[in-house]
Amino acid sequence: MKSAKDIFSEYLSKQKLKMTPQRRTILDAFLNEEGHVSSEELYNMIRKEDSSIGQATVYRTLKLLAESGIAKAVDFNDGVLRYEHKYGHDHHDHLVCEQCGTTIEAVDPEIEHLQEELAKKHGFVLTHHEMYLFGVCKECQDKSE
Amino acid sequence: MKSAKDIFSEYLSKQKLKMTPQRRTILDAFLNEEGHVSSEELYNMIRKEDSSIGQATVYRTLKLLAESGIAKAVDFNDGVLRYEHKYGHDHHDHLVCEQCGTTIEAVDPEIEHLQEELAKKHGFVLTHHEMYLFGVCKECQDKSE
DNA sequence: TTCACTGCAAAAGATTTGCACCCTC
DNA sequence: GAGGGTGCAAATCTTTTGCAGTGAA
Repeated sequence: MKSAKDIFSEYLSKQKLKMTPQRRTILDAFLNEEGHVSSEELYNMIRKEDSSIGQATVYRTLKLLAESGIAKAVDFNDGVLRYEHKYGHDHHDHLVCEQCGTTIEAVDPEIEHLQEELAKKHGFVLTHHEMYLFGVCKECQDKSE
Repeated sequence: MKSAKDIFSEYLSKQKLKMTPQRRTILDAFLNEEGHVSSEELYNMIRKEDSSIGQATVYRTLKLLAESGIAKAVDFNDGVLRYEHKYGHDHHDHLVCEQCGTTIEAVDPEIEHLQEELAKKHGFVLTHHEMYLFGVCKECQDKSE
């Protein structure tokens, strides 16, 4: 199976773009992250090790990573765009705790199927979807008792 | 059944806030809109009739409308926050056409139910959810043939 | 009379862009 | 060597906020 780095390299050359040390650094940092990173978070992590990389490059590279299919943009409605791993990770939806901010990733095949049906009923051909379930997680429920 | 205006008035007085001509104007303009309006769109509409209302007031009032339960914020990931009618309108999800921007509102009771189940399985108590299905609508499919 | 409300302009915060120099292919 | 890439700072764009004056209750 191809590594994320291979995918990215291939994407770059296909688009006649270039691999650079900065892009490598940012890709590595991104791959080392779990969860959902914002551009700024990633920038701060990277800066600790290589302070010569600029914010703009991180923004630009994350966009490229999304285009190449390695990253996926997710929006929790808090004003910051985050990115999560996409390549090698299955599609999933998000359960977001409104109190502590924890997010859980989950999929329900039945829901996925019904979404297709619903789209078809309205004449749509789906390209992708986003589902966010907002609520209170177990821990926060216990806490507030 | 209470009108949206009543709801808003009650909300204001409960919060010790005041009803003002500006708020009345903005509420009216919002209620006259169908679909999903951004603050700026609403501001532009209002300005045609009363150019003395400021942007900031529109932003501030839409926030109030959302708090009072009359409006609901929706985010189609295009950088602008939109508001749609909530009071007197059932909950629904969105089908968004990525080509022409059309949105269709839809609900599937079965999906709604499964969402609850999914949340329960992960120990969450749901407060609300958002589901966006992105794809290509009938018209745009026909167009590109 | 008392605070909340408003318009304005300035501020803030996230992201994008212009530009001159740098470096990959 | 050509053309894309980079850092930096300035520019954008949406939304928020400070302030001094205005007005609803």
